[in-house]
Amino acid sequence: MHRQGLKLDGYTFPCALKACGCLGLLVMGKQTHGYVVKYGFESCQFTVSALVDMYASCNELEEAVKLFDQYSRCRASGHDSLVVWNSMLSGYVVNEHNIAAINLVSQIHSSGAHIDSYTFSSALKVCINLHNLRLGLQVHGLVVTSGYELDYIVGSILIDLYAKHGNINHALGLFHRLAKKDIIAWSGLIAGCVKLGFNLLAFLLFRDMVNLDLKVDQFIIPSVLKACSSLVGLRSGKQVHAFCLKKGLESEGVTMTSLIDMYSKCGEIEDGIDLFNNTSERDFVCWTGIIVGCGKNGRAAEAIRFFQEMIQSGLKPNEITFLGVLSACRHGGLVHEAWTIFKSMKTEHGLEPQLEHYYCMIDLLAQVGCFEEAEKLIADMPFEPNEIIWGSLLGACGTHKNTELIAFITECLLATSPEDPSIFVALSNVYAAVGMWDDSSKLRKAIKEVGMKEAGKSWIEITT
DNA sequence: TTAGGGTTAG
Repeated sequence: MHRQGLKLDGYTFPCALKACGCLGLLVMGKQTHGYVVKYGFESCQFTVSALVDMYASCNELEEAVKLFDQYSRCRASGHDSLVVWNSMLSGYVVNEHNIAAINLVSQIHSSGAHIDSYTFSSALKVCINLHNLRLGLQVHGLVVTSGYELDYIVGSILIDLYAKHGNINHALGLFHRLAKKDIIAWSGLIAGCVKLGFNLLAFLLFRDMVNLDLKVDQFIIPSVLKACSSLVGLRSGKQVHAFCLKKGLESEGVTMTSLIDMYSKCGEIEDGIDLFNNTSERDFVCWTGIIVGCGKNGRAAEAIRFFQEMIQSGLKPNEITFLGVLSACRHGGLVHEAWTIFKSMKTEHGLEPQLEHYYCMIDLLAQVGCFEEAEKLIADMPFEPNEIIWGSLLGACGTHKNTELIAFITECLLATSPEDPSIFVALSNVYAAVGMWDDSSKLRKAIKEVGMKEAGKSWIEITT
């Protein structure tokens, strides 16, 4: 348009800037900014809004804030500013400057300006990012009084807020009241159900979507597969896999990772490995998934091999990758390999082992009877040992008939969790294992005083 | 002109 000599105006610039922002074309965005100045559109609210949005989308938040401040100084009143405010707000949110975003919302609110659905959307997103349900409830109150509760986007974010904070009834209630339920509202609800452990409900919602012939995209599949894994529902998982193949959704990297995870959690590790070997798009999450999967399925050596291949391929393992491979060593009794990997965490990868990594090592050492090494590691670790660590040592005392440590561990356990009935059960079992029947029966009596431990439960696949 | 969703652990 420019080359052909057409006049660029207040409609052209926002569109061009939006394209730059979406594609992350900062240089072209800056060139367009130059034309905006040249043609005198710097104070046009739509153009400024698009400029703020473009800079924020290109990770140049400072530049966006500069433009926003410039615009705000020239416009003392809030009149004609909401679009610019909303762009700035969204910029803060996508760049995770949550506190700045909250301050801006409060500034908009106290200015008395009309707040629209865009402002509410960003405000609610900030509450989700900050895990602040209390603030979310306050914003929800304002949303209701302003009449935006059933706006299809604001409504979706509210569903997300409630689903992510444990109130599935609020999320479901709102979902049913929405007149327009688009794909993101469905996806937010399904993801929320999975997060809260309502896995069967999540799967049934997905089935409703398919039966209603609604479009399902690549964002929904990982949640549905996670529901299948949690239900150990191989049949359902396979149905979802077939659905992905039919709809062409299996090529997405995240979908692949979820499929591999589903097969490995349902015990079909061979299928998981086959999928992994045939995937070209493997990020560190995908590698971690196969390492964890092998470990869970008793394939410790393969987990280590995948771990080494991952590093050779130039990808950086994170804390979860290490936990996966150490956990594999733990289940496989591979002490030497575990030590090498554990030590390399800090020395070669700059990662500080967390309590869970120490737990893997301590549990492994105790299981193979290396009590001295395990105790030394507990003494050396920069965390206070918790009941899980003491419990693992205690279990190993039973296995190896090590009566020396039991009294000391009992003291530590009763100091950390004096009212946990499962600890009394564990202690009583260890006493029984080493033949200390009197102590065992004393503890059985004590269990009745503390309160009975809730019985364990098993799960089988439900076919519907 | 400005707004929303997914994967790996314990």
